[in-house]
Amino acid sequence: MLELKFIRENPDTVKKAIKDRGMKLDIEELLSIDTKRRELLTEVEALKHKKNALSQKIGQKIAKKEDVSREKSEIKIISQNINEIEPEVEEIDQKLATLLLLIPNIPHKSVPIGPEKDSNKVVKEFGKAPKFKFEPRNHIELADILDIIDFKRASKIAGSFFILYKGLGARLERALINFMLDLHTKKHGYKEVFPPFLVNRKSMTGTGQLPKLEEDMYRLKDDDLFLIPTAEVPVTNMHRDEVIPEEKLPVYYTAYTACFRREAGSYGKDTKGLNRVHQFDKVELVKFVKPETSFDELESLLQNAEKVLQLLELPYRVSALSTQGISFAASKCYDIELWAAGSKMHLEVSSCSNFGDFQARRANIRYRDKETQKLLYVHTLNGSGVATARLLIALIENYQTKDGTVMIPKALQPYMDGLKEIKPA
RNA sequence: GGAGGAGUGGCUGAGCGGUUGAAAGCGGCGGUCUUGAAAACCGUUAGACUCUUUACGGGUCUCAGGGGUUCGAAUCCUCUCUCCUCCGCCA
Repeated sequence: MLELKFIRENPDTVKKAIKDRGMKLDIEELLSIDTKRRELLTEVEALKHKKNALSQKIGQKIAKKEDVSREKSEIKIISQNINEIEPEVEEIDQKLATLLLLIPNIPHKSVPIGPEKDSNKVVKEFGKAPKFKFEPRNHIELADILDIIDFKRASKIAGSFFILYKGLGARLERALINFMLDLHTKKHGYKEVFPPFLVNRKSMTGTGQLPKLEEDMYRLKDDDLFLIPTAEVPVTNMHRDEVIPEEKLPVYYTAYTACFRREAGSYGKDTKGLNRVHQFDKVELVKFVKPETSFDELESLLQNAEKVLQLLELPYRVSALSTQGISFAASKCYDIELWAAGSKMHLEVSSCSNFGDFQARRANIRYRDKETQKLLYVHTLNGSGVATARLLIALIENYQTKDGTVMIPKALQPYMDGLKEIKPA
């Protein structure tokens, strides 16, 4: 969330951010509520001050065994006044807090302005789309030929848009996860964590999914718990309401989790096969850093995610998302999209974002600055490193041969017991 | 699920109705000493909000969270949450 004082002092910056994001929010209303709040606060605090002083006086008088009836009746009147204003302040506080939680982060100045399709900027391309002397199959056909995914039974067990990996398919999924975790822990300096897949409301609010996106998530009503849509939520909230010692920064975590998304309202769009599912696997990267380093940290985070695809020798492109493409909490974001040769489309497998202090404010994650001795908010970042299901799609589609055999990239073979290919069943 | 115990500042830990926003210790910061460092000693060290004549200034709130009693609550009552111990159940 943004600091109220910042909005008060920079209303035009905030308004521009909202406009660039294609959102509609009434900042003037917020500001007038803020003014009203401060007026009332001044009034009620002066009354409280009077009351406190009198109360202390009563204490002193009682000690001296003097009469205090006059003070008591005076306090009674003041208390009545307080009781009239106080509820109004509380109501306004509530309103303000609600409004504040709905205001998005300010996009960084380097973020292209405009609606998503036209304005996302491709900043990098890696590898070449494979050329085939035959018509490449899509992953649904391949999965069938290889007998590695059972769509029918998945929907019997859970419903449509769930996946059941089988045999070498399950093995491949596990290999990818292990390969990515090993890369990030051994080569990129991330600490591995394995967090809960269910989180409470406070955690969901801390990273910014709530209150806006409640209908997009699976929720356990009896316990008010949510299935995580990404490991970003539990991992970022590890340090909620904490002060991280400055010398520990930056802190890097990587985590494998399953991710759960209702995808409400998105039916009918790219819905075939593995592309859009309710449960998928992801290795996530999360960073807590000092403010002045966060945009450099975003670049290295992106490189860490890219490395996965480079080692697997898969063609991809990186886009800098526009003001309308970046998420609510992000100030800057890159997407990595893999080319899937059979589906003939790009698949988003990673989003790498810098949130600045937006999440840190919500979740109250701070560090003490050595120089000034002040408590400051850290900056948080995260990125997928990367999401599978889609990774697996691209892998089998790009590495297919004419008879449907899929070659295993070199980097992955150790994780498949040296297996070099998956043959048709 | 049942029965007990506990939640205090960056940390450990006192306080159990009246200058207690909170002793003490550790840690942090500054200094003395030292060629330098360590040790020792001295000083200093919570946060959020807010006001004004923006000042080494004033005020309000905060001792898990909400509500209550009282002129006055970290301290009493009540509900909620979290943690610990024991029992039950269980992968």
